[in-house]
Order: sequence, then structure tokens, then C-alpha cells
Amino acid sequence: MYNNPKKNHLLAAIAGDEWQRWQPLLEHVEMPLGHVLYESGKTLTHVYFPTTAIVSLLYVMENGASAEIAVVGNEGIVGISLFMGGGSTPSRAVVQSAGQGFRLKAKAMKDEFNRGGPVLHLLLRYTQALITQMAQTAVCNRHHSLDQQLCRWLLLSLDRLEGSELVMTQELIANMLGVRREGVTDGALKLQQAGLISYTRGRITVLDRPGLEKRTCECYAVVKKEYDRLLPGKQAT
Amino acid sequence: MYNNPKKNHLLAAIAGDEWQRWQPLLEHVEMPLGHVLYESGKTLTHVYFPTTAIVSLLYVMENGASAEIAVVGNEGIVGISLFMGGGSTPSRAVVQSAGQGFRLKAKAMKDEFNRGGPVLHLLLRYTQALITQMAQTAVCNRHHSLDQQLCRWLLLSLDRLEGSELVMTQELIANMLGVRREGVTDGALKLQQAGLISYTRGRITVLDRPGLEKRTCECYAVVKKEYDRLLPGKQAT
DNA sequence: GTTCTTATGTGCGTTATCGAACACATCAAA
DNA sequence: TTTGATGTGTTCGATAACGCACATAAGAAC
Repeated sequence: MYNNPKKNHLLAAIAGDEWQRWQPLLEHVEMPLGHVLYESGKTLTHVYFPTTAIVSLLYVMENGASAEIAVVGNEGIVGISLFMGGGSTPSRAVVQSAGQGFRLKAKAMKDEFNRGGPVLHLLLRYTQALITQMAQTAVCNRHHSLDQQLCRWLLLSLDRLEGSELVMTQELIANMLGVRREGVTDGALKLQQAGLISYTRGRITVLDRPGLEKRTCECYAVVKKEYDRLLPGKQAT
Repeated sequence: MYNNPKKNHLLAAIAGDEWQRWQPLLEHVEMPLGHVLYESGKTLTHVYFPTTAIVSLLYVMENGASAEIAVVGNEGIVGISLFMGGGSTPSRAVVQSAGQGFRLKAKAMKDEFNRGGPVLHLLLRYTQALITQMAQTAVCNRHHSLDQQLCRWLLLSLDRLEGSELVMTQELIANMLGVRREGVTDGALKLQQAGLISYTRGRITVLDRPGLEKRTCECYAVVKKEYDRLLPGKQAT
């Protein structure tokens, strides 16, 4: 269904009475490419549950360069600092792949969290999965080649989308990975020559997913495994 | 005082009735250099509150190389996955600087956390600070030079110690940073020549802390600021 | 003191990535 | 259909870190 909140896995895991309370509080939102959901250091006004959009959490350095810290799609929530207690973070949340989602006002989010119970535990488990993703990003940045990281990034994005097409330019990918655009071009060329992907301006199609998995570093699998272990799969509504 | 749990800032922030419950549950532990508090993927049996020790959370790759994800000292707790819900993580916790601490059994930790209230919020705020450290580690690994990272690492360690002497070899530092030992030697030489540190085998003395802060990247300050914002300072007992 | 172990210093050639400049290709708007 | 904007491909030298081999030195053990 087009704008069904249950397409977000966290929302899908909320049931019964809780869901009765939540449903009226959720506001459907369009999430266009490049839209900034929150800015570094600013107090959050909402949390976001993407359904078809993908959001990047990234840190922007003083000199303007950036690096992605984690990516959030329909498996998660954007704005954990609201319930973790800080209310802000030193990072920015940007829509990396256009789509839709739902949002909830800050106060409502805090109230629901502070009731304790299943919602609290669900959100904390998600947070732990997110922590694993961040940790593995640090490791990957330290040890793995640009080519491997590109594969990891494509796979992480793919996991959060329907279909096998990514609408994004190499320039954008470079900003997310914190590398030069030319580096991404090189990597993409190799993958295309190997028959794993094909692309035209701003549009990448993954042709051979297992092939990508073979080329990527262990980081992808580590993160995937933790998400599968910690989080509920997609639920029937 | 020698083994005073209140030297740990989180424990110091627990007061009144809560502290009455906690005190008898805490067990004093020696934390010798290299001691592994938990292993990747293994279920935690305790959480640790360092008082004079420093603990590294690091990921060990399939090929044996490693990279530090975050560092925990007397400001924090080792083993957040216990209350976050996963019970394990894909990383390892190793004592990086020998000292002491206190530990609490897994069940006791969970029970206290699930009571909700101040302890829950305290631990979640700490977790958010830790998340910031991990995120910034990812950024730093991507964009900054070995020399800058070495400064950041020395400062993070220094913040968690009394005095200005670090007992650790360059080999150990290299393992933490995930770089070659020779690279650390080069960096340390430059710092020594600049009069910022002096060292002999396995023993580094910081002579000019402000000088180190000038040489490090913005990452150190970002993390420090978040810790100060989110966490209680050292409390009088 | 002499010996052994371990930590640190140094000198290679090799590599990935960078920064910058520019050519070319594609798509959309005029 | 032309024009302009934007995305992609290619080149070049510069540099930071690597992997490896080995020299030196400090401290501990005998």
C-alpha cells in the first residue's frame, strides 16, 4: 500500500493498544532528495520513520568535507537522540534517496518511550543495531579499499529499497563515503565491467547482488547479521 | 581513596535509595593490561565501571588486524549491550591501561535498568555520548592524518587518567589506531621533537597538553563537548 | 657485568588515494 | 536544434601510509 506506516519495520512491530495510541499521532511526510531532517547541534522537533526513503546520518567537517556515519531506511528511526536524552547530535540527517515516511512529534515520542515496555525495548534494540553500523563504518574507513566500501554502501542502500535501482549520482555517493567523485567513478566502472551493475547518469541498477557481496568486505555481513539478530523482520499487518 | 566506586562518574551520579541498593552489588576488580572483559559475540556476564583503568572497544578483523571503536574510562561503563537488549556485540573489550574498577552482574544490571527512573536515563545519556565517540572515530578514520589521530588518541586517554603519564608501547597504540607501529613511531618522534611529549620504552609523558590540542583534529573537541554536555561531572561523595 | 628480550628508529620500494584540470556525453530547456 | 547544465571518464603529479627488512638501544634476567 502506498503510504502504509507498517512498511516501516519498527512501526510494524508495535501492536495492540500501543498501536491504537500511535496511529493517530503519525504524520505522513514526503522525503525529497537532499531534504535535511535535522541539523548538527539543533534540537529535534520530530522523529522520522522512513518507509520508502533512505536517510544518511553524516558529519560535516569544518572545511565542508563530509562522511557518512550510518544509513537509516524502513528498518529504523531517525532521531534517536530524542529518547536517548541529548535531544541533538553533532551530525546531520539528509535524505539520500527520495521517498516517504512518517513522523512523530518530539513530545509524543518521549512520552511513548517513557512509558517503558515493548516500545522502549524495541527502540533500544534498534539503537544497538545502529551502534554496530557506526562501529563498522569506523573499521571500514580504517582498513578497507574504496572499492570494497562502495560495494558495502550499495548493498546497505539496496537492503533499504524495493527493487534494484538506486537513483543517485556518483557525486552524491562520493559525499556520503567521504571520498572523491573520481574514486567512485573508478569503482563504478570496475563494477560495470565486471557485469555487477549498470548505470547511466544518476541511476544505478544492480545486476548481480551476490557478486557485490563477494567483492565487499566483511563489514557488510557483520552489520547485516546484527540487524537480523536484533530487529524484527517485516511483519504482516 | 584507593578503591572508591565513586571515582567512576556514573556511579558517582547514583544517589540516595538507589545507591543503597547498588553499593552491595558492586564488586571491586583489578583490570590488568590486556585483560579481555568480553569477546566479540559472547554474551556478557557483567558490566564494568572503570575507576582508574581504561578500556578499549575494538573490532578484530578476520585477518587479525584491529581498529578501536571507542574508549571507556572512569566516565563510563563497559557493556552497554546488556541493557540495550542485545546482550553481545561484534566487538571486543580490552584493558588498554591497567587499573581498577567495579563490576555488576548481568542480572542485577538489567533489573536496575528496568526499574526506569534516573539510572535508566543516566545510562542512556552515556550511551549517546559513546555513540558520538564512535561516529567521530569513523569520521577521523576517513579524513584525518595519522599524526592528528595520534594526538586525538593521546588526549582521549589522558582525559581518563590521573596524571600525565601513559604506560603503553607504540605497538599497542598502533593496534588501537589500526595503523603500523612505524607510523606511530614517526608521529611520536615529531611530537617529542616539538617538545609536546617525552617517552621511553612503554611510557609516554605529556608535557604540553594545549600543544597537543592544537595539533589534533576537530574530532577531539567534538567528542569532548558532547561528553561534557551529556554527562555529569565528577561528583563529591 | 653479560646476555636476552623487547621497544624504538630508519630506509627502502610499493600502493591507494588525493587534488586539479580538462574532455566528453547526456539530458532538458530554450 | 541549439545551448547550457550536469554527470561521467581520463590524465597527471603529489603524498600519506603501507609492508618489509634490519639497525640500535633500553631494560630485565642471569
